[in-house]
Amino acid sequence: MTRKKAALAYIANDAARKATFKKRKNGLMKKVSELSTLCGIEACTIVYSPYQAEPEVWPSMLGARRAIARFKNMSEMDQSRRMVNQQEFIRQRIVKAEEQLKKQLRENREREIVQVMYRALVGEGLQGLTITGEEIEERIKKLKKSAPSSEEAASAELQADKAAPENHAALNDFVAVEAVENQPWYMDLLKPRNEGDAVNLDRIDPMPSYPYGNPTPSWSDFYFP
Amino acid sequence: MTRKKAALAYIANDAARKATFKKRKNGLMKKVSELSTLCGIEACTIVYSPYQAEPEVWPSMLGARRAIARFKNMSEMDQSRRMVNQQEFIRQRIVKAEEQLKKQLRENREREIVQVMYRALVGEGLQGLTITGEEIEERIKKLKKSAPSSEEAASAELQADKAAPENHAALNDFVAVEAVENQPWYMDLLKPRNEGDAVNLDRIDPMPSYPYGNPTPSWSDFYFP
DNA sequence: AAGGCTATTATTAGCAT
DNA sequence: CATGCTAATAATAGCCT
Repeated sequence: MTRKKAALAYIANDAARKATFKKRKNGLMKKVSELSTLCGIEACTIVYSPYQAEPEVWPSMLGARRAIARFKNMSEMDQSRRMVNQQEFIRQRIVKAEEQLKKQLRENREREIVQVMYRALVGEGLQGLTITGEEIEERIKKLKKSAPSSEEAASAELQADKAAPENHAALNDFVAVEAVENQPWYMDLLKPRNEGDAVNLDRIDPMPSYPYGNPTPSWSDFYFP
Repeated sequence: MTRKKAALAYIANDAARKATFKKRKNGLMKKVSELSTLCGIEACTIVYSPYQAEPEVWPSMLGARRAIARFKNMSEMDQSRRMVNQQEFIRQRIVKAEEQLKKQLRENREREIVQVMYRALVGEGLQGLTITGEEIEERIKKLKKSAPSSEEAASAELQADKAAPENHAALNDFVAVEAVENQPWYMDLLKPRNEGDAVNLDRIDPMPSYPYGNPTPSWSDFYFP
């Protein structure tokens, strides 16, 4: 776009390509920044550079994260047919997987306890188990207190700690460093949205289809139809 | 940048701001596209528009996804101190959660079977359990075949279906629609990277810290220090 | 408001160092 | 290879419809 008009095509020459890349990348970044400040807009660009490989290029780490989060949030209430949000879907998936995991952990504990007691009944030893004596005591206490079957007592125990998400303590830790920022985008991936309990991985709504026929549709397909 | 030199600051006038936004957004998109094609680069921009609110702006849905995936992949081997990749970290977390879930599901099955058998021994009924007769038969057959304790037989069973990830069948389904594309970005979130088994959610490396002190550092902080 | 039209400024391709 | 320069093209602010 200067001495010669330069075709809009892949630059074969390696050196020339790299030079152009650097120049244009800077230009692009500047443009983004300007748009951002001029219009008070949230924006970001990601460019993968084969050259300065390691550190990635962003308008801003935080800005980009915010922009992505925004994109995700927005798309939730998005009626537009084309904007089927894959991210939202996978997020759901992950949330459900997490919930199920938590549930399984609790249930396992229950089963293990019950099993220990059965073993005791049958007269087997208690070696090789991870249940502590305390837990068994606890269990027996619970059984004594309430008349219902051990099954019901178990579920009662489950209810008890429903409000206390200690299981997620570790998960939250690594987010703490960024607590200052309001809602880092990836929090959305971890926090369950609905408090519902139907967390069967085999019974999740199918991904809504989207016409991805064209292998590499350009952004211009959206902008210059 | 034309009739008058125009300050690089937020445009107060609503109409003017919107006009500028539209113009510059298009320009930006064009630039990204050009950079992409000229240098064979993977790039994307996200801009959140208060105007044409609903549909988000991307260089390309797919392109963006790829760019993000690339960013994630790259950062794995990234030594750079500042570019601590949050996304990679959360991905690890999710992978581990998933692995643990799978493991728990198998173990649960095991425990349930063992428990059923104990119940039978103690003379209880078998109501309210999800184990099928077939599974018990299977188990008994296994027990007969190998002399080792039931514990060991169980782990043998676990080994057996290690290669067959039927448990992930449902997880893979929703990805199928995009199978044409090579590696949709979110696949990275689901596929375990390392085959390691140490999947204790409470024992994950802490998130490496990053100086996020400044609430809103601009991209220019990285580009024009 | 939305789009079109220049006068200007901004970006940058091709060289030179 | 990276940087600087400059001619030449590209983007666009302020108007005008």
